[in-house]
Amino acid sequence: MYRIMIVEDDLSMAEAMKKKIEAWGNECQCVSDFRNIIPAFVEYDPHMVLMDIMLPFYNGYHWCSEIRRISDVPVLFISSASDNMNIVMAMNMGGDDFIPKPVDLEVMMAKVHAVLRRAYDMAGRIPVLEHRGAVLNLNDTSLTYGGERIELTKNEFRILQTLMENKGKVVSRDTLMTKLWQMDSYVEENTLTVNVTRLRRKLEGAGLADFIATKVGSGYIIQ
Amino acid sequence: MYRIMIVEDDLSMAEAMKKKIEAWGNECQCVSDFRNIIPAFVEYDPHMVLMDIMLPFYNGYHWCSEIRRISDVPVLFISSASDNMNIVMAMNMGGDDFIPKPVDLEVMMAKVHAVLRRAYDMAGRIPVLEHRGAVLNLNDTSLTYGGERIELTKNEFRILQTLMENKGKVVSRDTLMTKLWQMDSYVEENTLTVNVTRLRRKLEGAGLADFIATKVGSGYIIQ
DNA sequence: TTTTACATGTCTCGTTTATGTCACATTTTT
DNA sequence: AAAAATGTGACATAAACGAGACATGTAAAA
Repeated sequence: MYRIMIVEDDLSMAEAMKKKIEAWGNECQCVSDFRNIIPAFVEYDPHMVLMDIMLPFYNGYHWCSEIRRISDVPVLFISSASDNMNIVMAMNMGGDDFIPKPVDLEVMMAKVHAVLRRAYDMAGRIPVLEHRGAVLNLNDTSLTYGGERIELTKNEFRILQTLMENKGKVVSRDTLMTKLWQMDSYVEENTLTVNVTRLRRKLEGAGLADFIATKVGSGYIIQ
Repeated sequence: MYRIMIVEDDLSMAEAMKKKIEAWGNECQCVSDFRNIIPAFVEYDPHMVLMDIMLPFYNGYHWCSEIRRISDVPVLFISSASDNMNIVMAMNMGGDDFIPKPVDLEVMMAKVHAVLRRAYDMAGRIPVLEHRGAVLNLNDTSLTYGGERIELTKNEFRILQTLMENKGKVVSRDTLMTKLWQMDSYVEENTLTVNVTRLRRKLEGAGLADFIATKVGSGYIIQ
């Protein structure tokens, strides 16, 4: 039973959508005051928003970005101007999908279900980070690769965890310093270097050469 | 950094999609054997599948339901028969969205990002700047063009970032000087020139000649 | 308690890499 | 043609990083 909020100024259309959504066992509420929809959003606290783009006062993109300031709720845009520009813009605004007008209620329902399934039906994930076949177990701070199990020290683990959490991003040495020795009084810059070296040696021993790359002047990155 | 699997029998199309996806900082693999794609799926273990519907041997719906028996991975359908029946069927089969043919690569990328964001709780899309097919990845400070990856130094990256952020505008040498050496005591005027030269050399080596134009007396501009 | 093992920080010095500067060439503007 | 602005090869070097060796602290084992 999900709460779904409809922001659509064509009230007969909105009513038809509401009926359809309720028929599938969900709650639904249509917005009536388009001057400021945020109070209604905050009060209703929906699992999902269906948002028309052409609206009185402000358009759907405006409300989507307003919503994004306070929530990560899925937003599904509805619009007649279903050209590519609009689709790209809707996605950039943090929208999740795009329903073309005239709305086909079956299509709408299928999209609503797809988005809801993605957003809320995710089974709890195993607490591991994986890359290049190397699996970092966040529970016991060990790394497995090629059937081999590598024990990591606390520092090594936290460096690798931070890097793997930021796969594809350069992580600055500053970030790592803060992450590892925030509470401590002061540690040398070089201490990080040495810890990275020690981690690299373990990785290489297990066959994971060049797992951590250096970006001179910027930081480290997993590759 | 996500792994994306493409199931598409139009190989030139598949290759174009692959390039686009990789340029945005993801891994990608195209299926070549359409008689049984499941082994390839199991081995590659993708975060997402782009699935054409019209395929040799079996259609996309078949493979989607086969995949659904073993995985909850998001599936994005691609098809020319983009009528409502197909959309509904695709959604019912556990598909996550629908890309109409002919594929617009920008639309495809936007949909891929939207689905990934939902499915994996990605903080947001990978921040990139794009121009003339060259993609500057702001996460790992690399540039990809024509499938080739160019590593940039910190200075080179910051110059290119500034210029690409100001696409269509002339960026004065002063602006760049301030941006790069604000904190430092003093660097020669010529230092900027040399850094631009070095950047240009890398760009040209990758096939991007005349990417940065000089506006004598005003500054530099991307073109 | 003593012993052992290991994790961790720091010192020192070696290596790499990016970067700044100079000198001179080339292009553009006046 | 002269002057100004920009381009570029060569060189020097300092910043950034890597790594061995050593000292200290902590916790488990004897």
